[in-house]
Amino acid sequence: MLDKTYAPEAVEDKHYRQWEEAGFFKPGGRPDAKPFTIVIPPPNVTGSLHMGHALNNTLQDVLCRYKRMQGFDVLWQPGTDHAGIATQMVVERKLAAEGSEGRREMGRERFVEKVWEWKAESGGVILNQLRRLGASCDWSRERFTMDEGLSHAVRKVFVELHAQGLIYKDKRLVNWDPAFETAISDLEVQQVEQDGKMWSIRYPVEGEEGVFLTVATTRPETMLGDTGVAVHPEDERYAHLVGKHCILPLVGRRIPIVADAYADPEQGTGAVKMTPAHDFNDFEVGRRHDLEMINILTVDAKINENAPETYRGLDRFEARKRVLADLEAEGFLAGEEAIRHSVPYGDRGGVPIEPYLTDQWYVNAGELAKAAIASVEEGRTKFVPENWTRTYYDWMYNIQPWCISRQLWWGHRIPAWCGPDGKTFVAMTEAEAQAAAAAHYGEAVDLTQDEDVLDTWFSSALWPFSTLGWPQQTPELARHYPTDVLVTGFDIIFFWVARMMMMGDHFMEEEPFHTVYVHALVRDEKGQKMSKSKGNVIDPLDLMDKFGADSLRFTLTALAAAGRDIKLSEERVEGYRNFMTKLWNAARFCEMNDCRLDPSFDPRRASQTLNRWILGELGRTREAVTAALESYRFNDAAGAVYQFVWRTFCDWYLEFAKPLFAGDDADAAAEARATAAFVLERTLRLMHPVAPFITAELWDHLKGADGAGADPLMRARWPEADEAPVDAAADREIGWVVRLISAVRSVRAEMNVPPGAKVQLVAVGMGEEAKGWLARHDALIGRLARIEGVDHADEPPKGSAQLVLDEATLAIPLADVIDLAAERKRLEKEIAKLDGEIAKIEKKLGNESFLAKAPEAVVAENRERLADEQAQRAKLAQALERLARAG
RNA sequence: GGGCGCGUAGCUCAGCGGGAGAGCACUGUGUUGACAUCGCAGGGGUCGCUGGUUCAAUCCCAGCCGCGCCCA
Repeated sequence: MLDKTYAPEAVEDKHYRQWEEAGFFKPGGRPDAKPFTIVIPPPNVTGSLHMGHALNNTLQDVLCRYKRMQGFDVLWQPGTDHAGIATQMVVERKLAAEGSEGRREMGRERFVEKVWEWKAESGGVILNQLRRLGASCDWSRERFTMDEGLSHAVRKVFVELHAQGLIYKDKRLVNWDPAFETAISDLEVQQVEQDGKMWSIRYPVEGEEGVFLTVATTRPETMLGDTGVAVHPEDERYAHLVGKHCILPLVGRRIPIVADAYADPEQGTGAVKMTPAHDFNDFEVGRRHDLEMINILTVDAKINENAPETYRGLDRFEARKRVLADLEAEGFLAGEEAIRHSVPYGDRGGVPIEPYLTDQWYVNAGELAKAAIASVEEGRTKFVPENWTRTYYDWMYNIQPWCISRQLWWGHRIPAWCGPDGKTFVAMTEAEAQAAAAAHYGEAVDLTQDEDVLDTWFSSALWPFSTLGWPQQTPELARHYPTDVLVTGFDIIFFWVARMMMMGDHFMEEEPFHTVYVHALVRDEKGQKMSKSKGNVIDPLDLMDKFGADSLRFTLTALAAAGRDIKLSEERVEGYRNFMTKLWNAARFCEMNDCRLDPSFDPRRASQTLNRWILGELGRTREAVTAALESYRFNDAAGAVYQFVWRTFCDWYLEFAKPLFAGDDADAAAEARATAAFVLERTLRLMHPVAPFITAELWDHLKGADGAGADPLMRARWPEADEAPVDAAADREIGWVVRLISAVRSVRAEMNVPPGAKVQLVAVGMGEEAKGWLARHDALIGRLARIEGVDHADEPPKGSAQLVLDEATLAIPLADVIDLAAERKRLEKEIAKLDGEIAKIEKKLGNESFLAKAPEAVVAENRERLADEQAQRAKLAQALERLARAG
């Protein structure tokens, strides 16, 4: 016998272990089946489960479990990425906390060893948290971006792209993170709005006593690296100065005044200082005018030896103060204004980044993007919801060279070696590089490997095929590439999706997936992004502890409407926990009433109307859930199941079944029992993708003997389309009974009939069909509407409350207890409501154009509705009249 | 400045050309042995504003107001 409530903690672990031990997560069991493949967006190896992961992986698991039940050979490929900066940061912090020597003291080799040690001990905790969530990944295939195989793929891709001229070294400005002393990508730069100041500085013009050009800047320390001043070519105020020079204050450098359209005459004075080595715009202007590029910063953002001695060694912000003080003292500071502006920050290091002139490796992303754009334009990959397509195009059409080198120690070391004269040899291995060098120089030489590592996203971009064994031509690669759907948040469309598309198209000559399902962000109940600093983080593990994994999964699925962010509150999860309890108790009720699966039960041959009705409803639900999952409308799938289980199966079918179970008609009871068990069984299947644990537990109970030896739910097939056809006649009949009971309950409540009191029902003007229905279902009508005794009459008894149901008027004699005034008010209110409806329809039907132009079906439908409502109104008016007479 | 999106019941949100919906909250009520993590009943909306298209607009189009997010 099932307990009164469901206890998730008691069963989740048990089922998960059974599934995993039985190998249900592995593909390959069905070689004849079509493959279905998802690669997990690899979480950082440093990561732990947050709500975004919970949502992302719940949806993937829903799809995988659904597809498995449909008979697909499913592979959900799990793993983690090595998260270059984040991991290096974690380990450095750990070393500091332990008081052991730091990264630089121990050197590269030992540090990297430490990182591997850390990874072995504490890396990838998130994968166990995904197990807790119920994720049915094939853990035997777990991959890590720095595995030997994946590293091999990374080297191969680097070498090939280099050979094709698509990877090259270049000296350009990069976003430099002074906290980590590495280049980072544009995408890792966050613009932060903050208060700042705009300072104006006067630059004296050479040879023109008392003439100054006033320039404005938010970063005055950069003036130490100025190599020019720009004015607009059509700016007449300055035309006569173009070609002359300014003398840079504090430094004394002679810098040219150039004419360039970048200078906006409307901005400030129209003159702009040029620091080509420390500003992206100035860099471009500098190139056009051949301005000198003077780097004035060290890697940790201190002033270097290219600046006057007094500033050297100062931190950039210290230097700012000194420069301002000196400018002020020498009379060059023309003004200062408080402004609000965006300052670029490194998203990991948390300090402002500096544009910095360095040698880095680049991927020619513009070239690779061409195929990736075509993939989407030509429909081979589509976004769901499709409006993300435009975001993808916007990025792809404006794509910049991708800087892939990082000045870190943790990551894939760049497979490039440098000869004595600086020539670079790119090769898969050092030996190959040596051989190439020997061939080039005519003798063996010493090579030094490039110190840098690759951007983590470089390896992530290969994930859909590197995890399947590429460049080996493995059976898995042949069978599971291209994968089917990528499930991801929109925040990594650029980081990841776009790059997988480029690499997949280039190396596999086929898109990595046909569908990209983009889900929303999970926010807190006030719509704020969850973050540790705001303290509004809801921990999915806490929620699972409190309400069970299924409740969390169901909540996230139910809220995953396309294109809208999810505002999550604990109350929502609690609500769906209640739903789990409801399902549990429905199963408990079935168990208590001996509703057992009957192998000989054929839903198509059910004879009782009630049973035919619920089987039809089940079929409808199957259709709705299937259609929803096929089109990634996860919320609709959850909604359809919820509605069916609670509102249809529990509220009506099981209530209807009670009198049958207790009644004398053994055949009817037996068929109802078999039907209830059948419907429950199918419901468990329909719910399993979203709520795998509770459904598995109930399945085992339903199948008997605690499930020992029974076919596990995870291996059960998705219900077939036509096993339970909708029976229109049964629909009409049960629909009528439901409306009758609801109407009687409503009148009783409004007339304050005591809930325990049984009442009579007198039907007036009821048609033959309805009379039959009433007779057939009088037991359950009696029970659910608290009625004893049904009569037919030509007139309602005096002192009755009256209600209209189709052609019939139903009277509930309340003799002494009826409050005539209340009943009158009730009837008048209903009449008024109908009058409103009738007026609206009459107006419509009175419109010639409507009759002429609207489709006939619509006109007919309105005519019918008008007739129905008029008839109902007439009956209510009659009832009101009788009431007046009686009073 | 460019792009995307949102404004529907107190709250959170579905719906998106022909009768305004759900969950939660709220009110009343209920110990009818599946479930109080529950049942039954009920109140509550000029579907942001203004125009346009249409026989018909919450739904399509334009403008406006308010609010997000992304990119410059």
